[in-house]
Amino acid sequence: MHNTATHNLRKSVTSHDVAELAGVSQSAVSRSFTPGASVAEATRLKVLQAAKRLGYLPNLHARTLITGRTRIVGVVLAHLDNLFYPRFLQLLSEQLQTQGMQVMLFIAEGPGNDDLLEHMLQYRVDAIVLAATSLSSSLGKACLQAGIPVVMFNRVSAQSSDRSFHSVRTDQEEGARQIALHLIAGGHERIAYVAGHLDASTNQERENGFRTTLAEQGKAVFAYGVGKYDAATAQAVVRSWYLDRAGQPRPLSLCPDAIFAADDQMALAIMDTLRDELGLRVPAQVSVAGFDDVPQASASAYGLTTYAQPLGPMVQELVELLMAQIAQRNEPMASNKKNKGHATVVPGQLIVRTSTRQPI
Amino acid sequence: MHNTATHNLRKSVTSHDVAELAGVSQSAVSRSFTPGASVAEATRLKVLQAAKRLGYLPNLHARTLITGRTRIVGVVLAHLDNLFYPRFLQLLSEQLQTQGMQVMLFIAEGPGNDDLLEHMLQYRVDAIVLAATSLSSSLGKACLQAGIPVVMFNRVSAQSSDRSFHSVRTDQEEGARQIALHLIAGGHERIAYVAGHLDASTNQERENGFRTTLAEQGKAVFAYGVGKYDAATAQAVVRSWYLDRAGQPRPLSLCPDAIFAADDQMALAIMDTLRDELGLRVPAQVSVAGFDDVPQASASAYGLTTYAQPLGPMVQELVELLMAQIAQRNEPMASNKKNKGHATVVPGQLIVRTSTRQPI
DNA sequence: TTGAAAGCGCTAACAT
DNA sequence: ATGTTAGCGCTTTCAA
Repeated sequence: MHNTATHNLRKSVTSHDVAELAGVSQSAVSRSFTPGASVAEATRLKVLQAAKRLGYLPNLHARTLITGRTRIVGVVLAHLDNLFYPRFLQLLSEQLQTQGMQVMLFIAEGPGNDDLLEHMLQYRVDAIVLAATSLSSSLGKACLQAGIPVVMFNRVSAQSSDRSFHSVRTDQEEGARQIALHLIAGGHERIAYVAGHLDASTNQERENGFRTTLAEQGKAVFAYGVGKYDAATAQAVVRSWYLDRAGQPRPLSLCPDAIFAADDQMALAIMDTLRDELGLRVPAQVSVAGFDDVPQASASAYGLTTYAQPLGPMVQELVELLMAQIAQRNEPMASNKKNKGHATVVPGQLIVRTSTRQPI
Repeated sequence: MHNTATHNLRKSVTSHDVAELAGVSQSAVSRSFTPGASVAEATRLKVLQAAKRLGYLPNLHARTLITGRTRIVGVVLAHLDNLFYPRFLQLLSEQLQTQGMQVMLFIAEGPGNDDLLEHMLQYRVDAIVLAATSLSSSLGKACLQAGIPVVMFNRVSAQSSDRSFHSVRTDQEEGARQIALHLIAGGHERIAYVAGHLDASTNQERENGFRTTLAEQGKAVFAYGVGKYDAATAQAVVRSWYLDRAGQPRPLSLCPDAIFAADDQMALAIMDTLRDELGLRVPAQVSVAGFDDVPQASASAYGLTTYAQPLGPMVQELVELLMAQIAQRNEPMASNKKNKGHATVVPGQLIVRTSTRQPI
C-alpha cells in the first residue's frame, strides 16, 4: 500500500503514468526519451526521475508502429555446430548491439524456410541476413518488394537470374585455387576432393576453383565424394576410398595422397578417420586441407592447413552494408535505382600448417 | 500501373487494404488471421485470397500492443566459441520456433549486461533465458516486478539471497563427483583441477563436488589453477605445472598424474599442450577429463573422458518451464503465489573414453 | 518549449 | 457471422 511500484505488477507502466507523476504532458515524456527532441533540461530531469521511480521503459513496439523501424535484424542460420557460424553470430550480434540493434534468430536446418520468412516479415525486421542458407526466389522477391534489405553472408543467390541481393563473402574460388596450388607444389599426384552440399554456392565455388586450377596444372581430381558438410558423411566417403568392399585396405598407390575437404569440419573428421581408423600418417602418407580456419584447425592435435575466412572484416563489411541499406530505405526514391545488388568480396588467406606435405 | 502490388512498395499493406479489396470490414480481416475466431469459411477465403494478392502479413507489433504478448524470448548468451552453447542455442531456437516463438539474441561477453537487459525489457520479451551469465540482482528484481519470467540455464542466481528464479541444469556436483571417483579408481595419486570462472556457479559446483569427493576418499587436490574457461589460460596453467621457471621439465613424480578441467574446451586444449608441447603421453603419463561432452570430445584425436550434459532433455525442460511460466503470467492472481523458483535438475552421464587411465 | 490531438495497425468488446 | 467502436502506447504534427 505504501509503495507505488507494487501496483504496476500486472499492467506495465506507460508514458501516461510517468507524465502524471512528473506533472507534465505525455508528449513531454516521449520527448524526454527521444535523443534530439526539444525539451527543457528541467522537464527532462523531472521526467527521467519519475520514470526511474516507476520503472518505466518505452514500449518499442508502440514506437515501431509509428516510426516504421524495429531495430531488429533477422538472421537466418544453420550449421551452428560448425564453429564458423557461432563465431559469426557472436560478432554480428555484438556489432549490431553497439548500434542499438538486436538480432532475431531464425534457425533454418533443411528446407522449409518459407514460413520462417513469413515470421520475419511479420516482425517487420529492418533487414535480413542470410547465412548458411539460400532463399526461395519467390520469398526473396517478397522481401525486395516489401523494401526489406537482404544481405547474403557467404552465399550468393541460388537463382542466377536475380542477383539483386547484396552479399559479403570471401573469394572462395581463389581460396580453393591456393589450396590446389599448395597441394600440387607439395608434389601430390592423386588429389581428392570431398564436396560439401552440392547446391550450396560455397561448395560450387570452392569445387570450381579447385577443379579449374588442377586442370590448369594438367591434373584432374583423382577421387571425388560428397560429404554434405557433415563429419560422418565425409568419413564414410574417405573409408570407401581406402578400403575395399571387404573392408580390406587398398594399395596406397591406388588411393589419394591428398584430400581437400570443402570445410574444416569435414577435414578434421577426415584426419581422425585417416589416422585412427585407417592407421595412415598425416601428412607423410596423406595430406589433408580444409576451408574456413575454425579454431580447432589450429589445435596441435590437427594443425590443419586451410584457407582462412577473415571473419572480423567480413562482419564489419556486412554491418556497414546493412546500415547503409537501412538508411537508404528511408530515403524517398531509393528503391528503384540502386537495385543492382553489390557483392563485396573480402580477401582470405592460405594458412599452411602441418597436415599437408610442404613444398620442397 | 497494371499491377496492384507495385503500389505498395513504400508503405506496407495493412488489414484495411485487404478489407477493402475483399469487400469486408477490417475486423473480418483480423478474424481471418486469428485461429479460433468466428468467421464464415467463405469470408475467410475471400480475405485470405485478397491478402495473398496484396502480400499482406499481420503486423505483430500492433498485435503486441493489444495482446500484451510478443512471442519473443530473450536469450542472453556468452562463450559462443564453446560448442556447448551454440548447440544449446540451436536446439532452443528450433523448439521455440515450432511453438511459434522467436529468439532474440543478446550477447553478454563480460559485464555490463545492464543496458542489455533494458533493451530486452523495451522489447517486452515474454520471457528471458539466462545462459552462461548471471544477472545483477537489481535487474533480476526488475524483471520479476515487470512480471517477466526468468529462467536460468546452467546457472543459479549469484545472490544466494534470492533464489526466486527458475533454473534448469545438470547436477554439476554429481558430475564432478563421478569424475573424481573415476580418477581415483584409475589409481591416480596426484590429481589436479583447472577451474573455470571463479564466480560462475558452474565452476563453483563442479569444484565443490570434486574437492568434496576427493576429501571423502582421503585425497586432496594436488594442484590447482584457474583457467577462466579459456583455452590459452588453461594451457598456461598446465605449463606452469610441468615446467620450472627456466622452462625445463620438472620431475614427473612432482607433477599431476591426472587433470580435471572444468569444461571440455579447456580439457582439449590441455591435451594438446600435454602431448605436443610437453611430450607427455595421455593417459599413460597423465589422464585428462573434462565436462560437457562437446562433439570434439568424441573425436578420435582426443577421446576425452567427460561428463555429458544431456542437452536435448535439458532444452525440453527449459521450454516447458518457459511456456508454463508465460501461460501462468496471464492468469490473474498468479504472481504472488508460486514465486519460489523451481530448480530443475536433469541427470547427466559419465562418458569414459581414452584420455583417462582405466580402473583395473 | 510545451500540450492537445491525430493516428500507427491491430484486437476485443459490443452491437447487430 | 459481421461491422462498429474503442483503445493498446507511442510519435508527431499543429497551435499556443
